[in-house]
Amino acid sequence: MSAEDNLLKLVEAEEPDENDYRLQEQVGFILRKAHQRHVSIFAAHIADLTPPQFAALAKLRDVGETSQNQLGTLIAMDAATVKGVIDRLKARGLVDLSKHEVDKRRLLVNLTAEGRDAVERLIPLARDITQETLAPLSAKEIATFMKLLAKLA
Amino acid sequence: MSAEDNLLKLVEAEEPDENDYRLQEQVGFILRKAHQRHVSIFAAHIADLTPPQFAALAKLRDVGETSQNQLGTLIAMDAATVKGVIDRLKARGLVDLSKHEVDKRRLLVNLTAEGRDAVERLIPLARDITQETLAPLSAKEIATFMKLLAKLA
DNA sequence: TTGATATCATTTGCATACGAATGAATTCCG
DNA sequence: CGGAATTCATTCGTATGCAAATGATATCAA
Repeated sequence: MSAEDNLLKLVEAEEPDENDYRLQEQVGFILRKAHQRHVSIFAAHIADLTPPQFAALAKLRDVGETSQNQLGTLIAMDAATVKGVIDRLKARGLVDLSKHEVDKRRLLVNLTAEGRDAVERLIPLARDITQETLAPLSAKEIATFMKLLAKLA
Repeated sequence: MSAEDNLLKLVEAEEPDENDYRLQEQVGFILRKAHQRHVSIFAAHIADLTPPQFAALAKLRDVGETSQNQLGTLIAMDAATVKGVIDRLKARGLVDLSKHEVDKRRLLVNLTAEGRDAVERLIPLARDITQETLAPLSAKEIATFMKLLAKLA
């Protein structure tokens, strides 16, 4: 057997896909597509709010008044991003802002009555969105998937 | 038992989470976080290219010359998005553009020599990125997760 | 052939998303 | 106490991501 043959065999045995890189099989690529699909389903059910905007409202419903930064932490948005989201919700009258009495750095965010009504109205639709997003999976698969996805996030 | 008690019991029995909506448990929210984490891991390994930019280069390596729109389809980007990505890659000399001889609507995209070198150099890092993204899971869990994620995407 | 339709690319507008820099206010610690 | 470090918010710049509108070209069908 020639030296070339040995090398070839070695490569085939240890690095069968040395030259191979399948983008379509990489977790990042598929994650991005799955996320895109979800956003699209969301938009089909809730046309006048984006997923981050809804997340902000839903979290405010949970925790009540919080500072803008704290809210960002709760919904996984950095300070710059959450500011934009809150600004747009404020412009639409769904939240209002006030200064923290003691700590003058903090900007307190609250649901308005209209904002609260909106969340309550939208939560059933949000449940539908979750369901439709997971529709390709069986109940058992959903349980497995959610467990594993949570580990990755 | 009072009417109120009956109502309460009914609610508890049939709709235990009527008033409950846990944002943190919704697929969309976790999917967004998992995606964020992946992008962050990507940036830590490949600082000078974004995931979409790398996706474009990796796909061009696979398929060779294609039209801009076709490339967009292959990497799941709409026409407006892919244009921006390709413009930036062109500005950095990693791809070049030419007109289709026959169909004058089409803009052909190709890797430059530099672009090809870059992809080849980055693919090992991309493998590391995939591995690190999936690191919280065991080998068996990875297989399961990828199968289910693919169904959702 | 020609008129309707479809495809390719571009542009505009809006909404995340994040790094980096900045300023104001608070907290921590020596 | 008082300076250093931290936290909160804002701003700027850059990069997706998509809907909608537009123009150019190609294709299809009557």
